[in-house]
Amino acid sequence: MVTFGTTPLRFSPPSLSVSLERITDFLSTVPLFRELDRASVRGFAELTREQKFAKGAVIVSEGDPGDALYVVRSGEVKVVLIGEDGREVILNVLTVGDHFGELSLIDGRPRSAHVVGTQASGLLVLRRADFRRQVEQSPAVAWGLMIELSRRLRQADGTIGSLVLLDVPGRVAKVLLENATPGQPAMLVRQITHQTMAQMIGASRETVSRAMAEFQDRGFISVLRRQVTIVDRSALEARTRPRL
Amino acid sequence: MVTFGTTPLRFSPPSLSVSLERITDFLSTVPLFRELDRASVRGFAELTREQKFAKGAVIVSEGDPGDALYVVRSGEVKVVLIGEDGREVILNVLTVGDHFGELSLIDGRPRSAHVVGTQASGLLVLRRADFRRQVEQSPAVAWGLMIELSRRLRQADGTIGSLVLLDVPGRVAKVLLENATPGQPAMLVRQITHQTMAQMIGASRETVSRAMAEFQDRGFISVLRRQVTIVDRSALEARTRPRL
DNA sequence: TTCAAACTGTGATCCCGGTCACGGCTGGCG
DNA sequence: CGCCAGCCGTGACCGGGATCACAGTTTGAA
Repeated sequence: MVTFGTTPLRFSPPSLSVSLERITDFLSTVPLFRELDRASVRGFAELTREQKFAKGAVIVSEGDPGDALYVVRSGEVKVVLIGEDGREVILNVLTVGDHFGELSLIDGRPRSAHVVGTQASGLLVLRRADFRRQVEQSPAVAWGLMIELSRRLRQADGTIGSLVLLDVPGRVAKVLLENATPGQPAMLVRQITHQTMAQMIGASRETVSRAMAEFQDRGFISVLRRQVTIVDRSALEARTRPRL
Repeated sequence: MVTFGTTPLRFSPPSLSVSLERITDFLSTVPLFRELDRASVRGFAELTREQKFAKGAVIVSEGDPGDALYVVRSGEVKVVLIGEDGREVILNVLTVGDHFGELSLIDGRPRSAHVVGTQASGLLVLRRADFRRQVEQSPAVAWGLMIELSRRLRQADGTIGSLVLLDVPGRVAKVLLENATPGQPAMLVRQITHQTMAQMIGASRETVSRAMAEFQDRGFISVLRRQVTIVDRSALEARTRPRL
């Protein structure tokens, strides 16, 4: 992004080093590497290769031995659990700058979930040994990793709380708020289908539809061509608290 | 434990150093510190003070600024979320050797849950600055911490999956298996009240009672004086899988 | 533009599990 | 050794939400 304007100047070889600088620029924006100086980030970038996945492609499967870390460079993927009856639980939706796969690299255990592309995606892949070496040499990365794991743990615990304490409309309100851009009077969320929401909150598509309908005609949100706008943030927040 | 036999030999001062060695012995058994040599563990032990809490005491509260790590030395505590309506979700039950409070030390954010004693408990307390210095100086501790966070994240994701995919009897079967000592034909779990189980799996006490009753007269488990014995492990495991 | 595939809206039905209401057990403590 | 506080077991009831079944809407690809 930062060097985008300069790239056209090199009229010839779209060399590896150009791409390396781009990847370095990109990795610098990822929280995990934010504390690192440019040289170190470049060190990571060198160990990386980009892999493309089509929409719907299975990137990792639960139970696989995991030996790589992935950083989403473009597109979007979902982390899912799949029950024996085929039902899907979406644990997380990851977009550019997010990463996954570190758990298996840290503890050596098999992958704990599936990761599937929800769009065509480009992922930077970092192999176990390289990752491990870099983390051991760089306390900043180790620290960043712990911060990221903490964030996810808090989020997971919050999800458990919602599942137990909130009814479906409450959970819908919660994901809407979580996916909203900040700013009060009107604000947008990226498009999510009802089906996807349903799988994120452990509900049926129909019930989510009804909750969304209710929110619309109470004036909490408005929907235009699948774009949701939050009209009354505090009303949604109230719905997020049980028994009121 | 290891030096227990030697302690009586020192007939006089029950000095600080004796207690320090005991604490060091204890900390050596905690996975977090397992990779460390004895001197380093002693370094940690020195930074620690023991604090006693009564049954029911609130040890940390959600929203507090967190500035300490706790290691359970005796007793038992529970990590809980409390809804505005007063309902409780038990995220975790921690016994000797377990620790909590590291999230706030890592990311500096407020405590994400309450921790309450379920029995009178002795906790070793380690303050933020000391913790941070030790982690930064010792890659082994950093690594151990990441492994612990990974374990919890996997566990939390598994819980989310159960809440969505399994019915109440399925979830009951799952906690029974998780709290069982390994070994097939007959095996015990530490005592848990139905109420506690209910709060762990997001169900009502009555429904848990009924599930346990069902398991008993199908011969999956037997209960004698509140002690549960698992008779047919594979039957419970089957109940853990939806739609069979 | 047209058509198929993917979403969404809504009614009807059913059932899991929460809630209420008690009565019967323990077991720990005075 | 007797009592009271917590547990446990069970029945009755009923409501949130899953399921089933369609019809109407978008959308994107040809």
